[in-house]
Amino acid sequence: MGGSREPSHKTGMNSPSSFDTGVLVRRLSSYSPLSDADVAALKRADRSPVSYSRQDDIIRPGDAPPLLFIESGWALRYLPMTDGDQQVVQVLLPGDIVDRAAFLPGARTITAVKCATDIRACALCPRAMHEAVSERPNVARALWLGVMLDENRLLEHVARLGRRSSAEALAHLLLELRHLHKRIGAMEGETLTVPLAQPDIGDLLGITPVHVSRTISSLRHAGLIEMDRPTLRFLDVKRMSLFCGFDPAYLEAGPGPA
Amino acid sequence: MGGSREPSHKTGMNSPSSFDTGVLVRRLSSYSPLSDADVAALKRADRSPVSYSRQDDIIRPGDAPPLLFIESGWALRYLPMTDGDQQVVQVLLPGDIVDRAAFLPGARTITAVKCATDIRACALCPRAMHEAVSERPNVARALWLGVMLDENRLLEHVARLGRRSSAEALAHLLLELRHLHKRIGAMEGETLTVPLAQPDIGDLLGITPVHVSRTISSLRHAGLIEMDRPTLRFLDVKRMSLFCGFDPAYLEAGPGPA
DNA sequence: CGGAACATTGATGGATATCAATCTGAGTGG
DNA sequence: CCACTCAGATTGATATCCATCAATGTTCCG
Repeated sequence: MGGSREPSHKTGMNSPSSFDTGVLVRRLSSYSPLSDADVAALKRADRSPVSYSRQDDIIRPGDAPPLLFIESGWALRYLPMTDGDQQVVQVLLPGDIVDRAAFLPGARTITAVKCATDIRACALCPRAMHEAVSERPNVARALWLGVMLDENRLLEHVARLGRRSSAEALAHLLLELRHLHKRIGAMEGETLTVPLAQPDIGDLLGITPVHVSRTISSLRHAGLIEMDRPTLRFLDVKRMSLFCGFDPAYLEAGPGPA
Repeated sequence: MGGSREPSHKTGMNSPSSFDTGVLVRRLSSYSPLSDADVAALKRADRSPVSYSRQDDIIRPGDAPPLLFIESGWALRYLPMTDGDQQVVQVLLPGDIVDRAAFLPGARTITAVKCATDIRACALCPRAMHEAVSERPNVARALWLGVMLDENRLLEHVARLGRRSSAEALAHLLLELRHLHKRIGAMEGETLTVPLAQPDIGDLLGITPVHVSRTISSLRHAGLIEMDRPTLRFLDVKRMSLFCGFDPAYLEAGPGPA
């Protein structure tokens, strides 16, 4: 209730701006190759970074959201329900844009975003971004591809909630997180750091915290994972993928081979 | 399995192009006011309409989807699951774009779209649309607002599946459809034509056809609706909205009042 | 050292799936 | 025009999954 809304402290960051946009540029160029001029246009949108603490709300429903992307840490985008429950709709990872409604001047968001860890985020100048989009086709294409990939993740999330058991849904979610981190070299072997608490996972999968515990336990007993917060280790990715019908195609950027 | 994939017959439509884009132009200008020049730019993208029959697949996973919007009829966008089940992720109504992945040259879709009714769809020239987007800010804004509103609908769909009982989820879905049709004057009083079969609704809500029947029955007994396919009548919108926590804010285009 | 959020486990209840039977209406071919 | 077939709709009986209630243990933080 009495949640803190303000950034805990503005970091008087002395790290050069080139590092601050690094995460976003890396992400976008993984979607579409960017020229030096493209990168320069993005840099022009760069603003000073802001820090948030675990459990802070970055935005709330009804806000005109700021144009922010995550630099480091995990955040959860969710819909608060009238009965106090929450339904998480997106896990925000470094490089993710907090809420794209920020691209529309005057638009309001219907979601809230809270920090699952301490967060460093980076603001972007809307005007400079609009310039970059309209004058730099590569940037526009990369951003649009990002929209499509996020939509794909959301669609698979719908399928998890609607058509999978809790064990399948959890396995599928974890494999998605694994795939995303593998791609950017953010895993040590088959070990991944997942800072989510079990109630967070419950809000993601639409189940109770108690049942999250039982579901993790069942995957553990099936020999698929080891999980000791915050460390997650995959023991048999192939069998796990088969178990829940995970196919990473929906996370891939490029046009198909055909 | 031997589903028909091809349009049943190309309509050698003699209706003027001005009518064919009517649905899309009306939709977009409800998002952002369009000047005559904006409308003219959209007309330049217009192609000949295509008809599909009920149960036809318009696209399938892995396709490079065509740039199409629905002119008349209802279609369902869904993810086919490995076990043969389907999870519907979007109800496509007149004015909806079938799959926005079509805006990205070479992109593949992960969804399928099948016709719930006979459909008239209208193709758009990608090049002309890109021109319209890059040269006409009103068009770009309207299209982007459409993206945001569709995302909002998808987010609420996630919340329906994750955090609502089947009766609440069904009530919420029906109220969403009611709201969308009210706005465009497509209802007679509180009566709406819903061409979906109960198995379709099951694929939407992630429940079995048998349970759809029981759920409809419970809303009927609660005095909330009458439903006799394809006719749906709302008996007590206020109580129904309260029952399922429906708030149409997520369907509204404009910036909030504040 | 005390408290609060998190995690685990057991017992029980409720919601939805599954299996099965029947009924209706619409399209189809004779 | 009628018989047939099939998809859809309804209802009942039973099984499964997950929620709820409750107790306990644990970790972390003030």
